[in-house]
Amino acid sequence: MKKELRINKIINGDCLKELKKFPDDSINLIVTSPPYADRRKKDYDGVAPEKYVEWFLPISQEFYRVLKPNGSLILNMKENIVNGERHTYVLDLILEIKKQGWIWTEEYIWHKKNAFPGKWPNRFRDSWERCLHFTKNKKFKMYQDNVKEPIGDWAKKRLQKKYANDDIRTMSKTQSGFGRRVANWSGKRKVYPSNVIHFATVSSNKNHSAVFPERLPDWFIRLFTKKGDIVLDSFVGSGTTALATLKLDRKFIGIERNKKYYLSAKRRINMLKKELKI
Amino acid sequence: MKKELRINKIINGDCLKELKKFPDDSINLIVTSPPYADRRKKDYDGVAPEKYVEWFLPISQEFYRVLKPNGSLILNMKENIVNGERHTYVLDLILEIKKQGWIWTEEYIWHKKNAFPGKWPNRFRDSWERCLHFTKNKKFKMYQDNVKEPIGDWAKKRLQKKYANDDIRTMSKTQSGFGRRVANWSGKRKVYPSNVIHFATVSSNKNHSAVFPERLPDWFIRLFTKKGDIVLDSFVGSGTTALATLKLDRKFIGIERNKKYYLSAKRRINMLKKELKI
DNA sequence: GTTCCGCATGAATCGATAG
DNA sequence: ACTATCGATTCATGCGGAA
Repeated sequence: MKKELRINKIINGDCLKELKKFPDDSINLIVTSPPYADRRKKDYDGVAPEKYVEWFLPISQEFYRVLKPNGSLILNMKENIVNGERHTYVLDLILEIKKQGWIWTEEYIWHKKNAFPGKWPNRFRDSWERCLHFTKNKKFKMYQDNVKEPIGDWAKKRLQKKYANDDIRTMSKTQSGFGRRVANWSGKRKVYPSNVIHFATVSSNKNHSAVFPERLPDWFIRLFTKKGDIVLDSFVGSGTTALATLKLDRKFIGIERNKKYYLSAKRRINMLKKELKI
Repeated sequence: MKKELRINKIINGDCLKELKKFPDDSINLIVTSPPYADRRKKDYDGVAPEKYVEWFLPISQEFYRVLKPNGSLILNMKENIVNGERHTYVLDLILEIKKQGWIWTEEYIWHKKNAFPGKWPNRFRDSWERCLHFTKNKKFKMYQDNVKEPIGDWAKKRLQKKYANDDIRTMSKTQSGFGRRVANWSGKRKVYPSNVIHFATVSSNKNHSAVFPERLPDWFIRLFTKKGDIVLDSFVGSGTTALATLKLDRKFIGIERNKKYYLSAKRRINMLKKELKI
């Protein structure tokens, strides 16, 4: 079978099966938020925590095959509480995935500013997640200037205010909302960010449970790809990563197994395409 | 040999050797920042990353013995870059320490707002560290109300400024400066924090350079102990944890191997004791 | 007393140079 | 080839002196 990429499409199918149809060394960036280990999950087939690594390793093996040598893999994960303590499946995953050849280049922290409220006797609200950065080589593409941020308290305050009303309609085809806003302060000094990134979660409206804010993939896409590059999200859900990719003038490939999410993603993508006149 | 605790003293000696002299189940909280692998080589014998777990496990075993059943262990650590990627010794440590019976209850993120600057082709500044929370049981003491924070930016600013110049003279024996300050905002709304804590590191203010800011142990001491409880830091350095403990009207035990740091800690403690008239 | 501005200084990391 | 040392890079913060 000839292996080829279907660009700017959401594929409704099993992640592993579909990945096998992709050619080698063809993707610039994989950014994805795999379903967390949880037996009880309804929408995805729940993966038990103790089976999680075993379940994921064949997938990361395919990731390794299809990713370009200078590409990056971003895994957004967080271990949940199992039986009163943090489960170790994410740690196990890091250790095992390295044996496939992956380099654990960095661990970014996504600080969820408005984490889900709640109160428990022995812990506080969980307001952070890991964004694990793996590469195939020590040298890889990184466009740091694309994510520079305005400096200073005045800027911070303005930023916060701007972020509050994250108005998608202000986004253009060639520049993300973030980029445009930053451009407004072009006269001001900008600095490189650190490995802690602060984004609010998206209020879970829509018909989709994931609280994956578009700004998260947006940030990594700007950081690790240039225009025209190919971005893969193999657990694309209702299409957030794909939307961010398209808005940034990159090409997306999305895989989603769940029919309901697939349809939702397809609809949102088509709406955006119409808007961008693609 | 009869095992007993020497309260409110800094011990100049080897951590493991000194711990063996402590009685079982006698410490309420251990909060410590062990030397990271291959760091601070000037002051300590550097521990190679691949030997780190092996070096630490006997110590954590003693921690387990001396900690009360409802106590907590807070380990402040961060793996550094070795050969272009994050080393896994902290992950290995978590996995191994659990085999001693420790429960990995939570992982707090310390966001260091003023991380060391620098620019590299493949990563940003490292501005976070792990504060691993281990317990002996699923039920343990946690005084969440002690760390409630006033809401709003104005409060944060005031807090920071007050803490910055660390004015011992304003502290009373029975009430920490923090506590008194918080009391001033009694009319304001207070909220529980999350598992991401934001403190700046302290640069060399007086004649010592603090490894971590006093607010960090201060926060955990308030969270996991009540007045009169015993707090241990077995790598106490120049005494930051001990000072925080004393100001909060708890009892400290500090162990420090390096003579220079030991003397510095002792001097600072004595100064504080004089101020507090203990 | 307050505010403002300059300056030193970090639990860092990379790449080049030297032995 | 492998290790050790050193310079360059860069930013939030507290401190001290000045207005």
